[in-house]
Amino acid sequence: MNWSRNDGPRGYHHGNLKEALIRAALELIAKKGPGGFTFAEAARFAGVSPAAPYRHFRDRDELLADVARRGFEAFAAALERAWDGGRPAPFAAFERLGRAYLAFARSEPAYYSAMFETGLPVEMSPELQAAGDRAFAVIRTAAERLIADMPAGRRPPALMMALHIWSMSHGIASLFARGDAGRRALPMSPEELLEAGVLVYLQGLGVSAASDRDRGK
Amino acid sequence: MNWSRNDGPRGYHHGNLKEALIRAALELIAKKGPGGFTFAEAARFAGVSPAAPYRHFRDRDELLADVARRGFEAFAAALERAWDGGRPAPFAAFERLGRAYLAFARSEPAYYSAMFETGLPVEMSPELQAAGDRAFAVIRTAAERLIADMPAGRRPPALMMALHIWSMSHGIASLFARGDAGRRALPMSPEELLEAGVLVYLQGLGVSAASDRDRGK
DNA sequence: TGTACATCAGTGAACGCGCGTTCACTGATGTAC
DNA sequence: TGTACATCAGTGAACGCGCGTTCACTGATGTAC
Repeated sequence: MNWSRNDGPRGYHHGNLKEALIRAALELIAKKGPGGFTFAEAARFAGVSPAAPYRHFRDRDELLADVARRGFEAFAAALERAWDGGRPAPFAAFERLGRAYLAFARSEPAYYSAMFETGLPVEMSPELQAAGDRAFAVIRTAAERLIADMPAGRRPPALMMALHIWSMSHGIASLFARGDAGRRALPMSPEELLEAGVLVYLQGLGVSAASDRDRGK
Repeated sequence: MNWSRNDGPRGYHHGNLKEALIRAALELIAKKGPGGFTFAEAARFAGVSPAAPYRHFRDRDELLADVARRGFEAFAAALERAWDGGRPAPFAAFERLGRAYLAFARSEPAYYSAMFETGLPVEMSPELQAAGDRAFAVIRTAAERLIADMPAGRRPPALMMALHIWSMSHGIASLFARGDAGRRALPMSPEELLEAGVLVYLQGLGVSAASDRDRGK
């Protein structure tokens, strides 16, 4: 298999051009931002003529949407892995989830850009939308689990919780965990900032680490 | 004064080209995102030859940085107006501050883009950095004021508070209050979401509306 | 008040460049028999 | 096992386009005397 032009000579057929183009897109996005990526350059990067990509993607946007979809899928998988069904205890697992969010934004900035900064409408393709929904569903499910043991009267709406957590995570990720314009010096790591924020927030809801301990964990 | 080509004939000199270019940049950014703005198009928009902008800006980035700086200045001013020195009571003023944050992101999407999504380093110019710092300082000052009356032992760090509030505001603004990729249907307005989030957060810190009432307001 | 001159702001033509897209084509691969 | 043929994936040349940038230039403005 040849993914890049550096792997030596190849025959007339590339063999895996679609994958190679996606990889090229990721590297170009990582290097120059979501705007700084062109169809032609991706082709060049894959060692192929500028007309070749049209065999696999209608245009630039279709390629970008595919990158974003894969990004959301990897993101959802990472979040699910971190949450791990709330084991061994929901509160601890929830914090793990927050750290996983930031870890993804940091280790996969190109995916993160494609997912949130290209300006592509989510409705562009059903697959893209579904992948995005699946990622959000992890956070929402975790929120539900976290408040499941609270008395019904004091139980906050899980959807709102999920939106708050997601917003703060996204805000911290884009302001501090990546090379963004508004970034400024932080007296702590983005991870610590998020963890503290989530802690305060949960405290405000009446959810606390004590709920893990009450459960005997 | 002529700001746009639609204001009828003008003489050899434009008279206010610098301002006209800034306005053109704002309209183009609003219409096509921070990437979809070119020097040439801005010139055309201002009704001037493509070489003319070089009299006022070294290049595209210098123009963008100037737009971002003006954006941060307008932003800081809007936040200060909303906070209004914490009158009549800090807790209420703090909520006003949050709403002002979102209001700015919604009513000035072009400025907001230039400020946070162009990928320009803040250090690019001292003026840009200073303007950004001034905007952040408003939030920080407000946080300080809000916790000033708490017993010293239970007083949370104001810087951290400001960072949390800012992050959540920015997260909500970019996820839900603008045409972004990750946007999804909300069962409430972004303003309500933020207000609820800030409320829960402050509750978690032990700051509450009661503190306004205690002060007899 | 007038005039000469320096300075400034915008012109317009030109350049090289990379992009997106199309086209008829060709080499490779897979399959029916 | 071999052969004929359809399908597929990539070629390479070409096109029109808009961009960024430079250049010698020129019209307008301001100022010294």
